[in-house]
Amino acid sequence: MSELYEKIYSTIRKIPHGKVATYGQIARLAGLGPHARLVGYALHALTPEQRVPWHRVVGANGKISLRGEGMTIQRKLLESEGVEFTGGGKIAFSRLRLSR
DNA sequence: CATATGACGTGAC
DNA sequence: AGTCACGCCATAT
Repeated sequence: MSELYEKIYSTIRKIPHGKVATYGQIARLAGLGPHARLVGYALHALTPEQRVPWHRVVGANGKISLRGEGMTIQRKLLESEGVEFTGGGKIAFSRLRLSR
């Protein structure tokens, strides 16, 4: 596993239960600058063995980046942690987002 | 080696 | 509120 992915994964593992962070946030916290896309790619290549709370990572607009089933699964996982969604399928960032 | 493709972000329209 | 274009860059083919 590349250093890059390890760094991204370890950063995501720091997200507290019940909170969420954006891809961009993870990129910055991991010291990757504005390259949010790398975070997305790292998660795409993620395997269950990595034990990473991938569901706590959402888009900057408060929406889930997955389509179809993936979206449903992630949403369920988040709701089970107490994360609320608005009618538009967006996350109520106000107090759930990882602090700056 | 050359293209294409994305679990992104931002800005234009 | 959608859609589109673009920069970005690791992987896939």
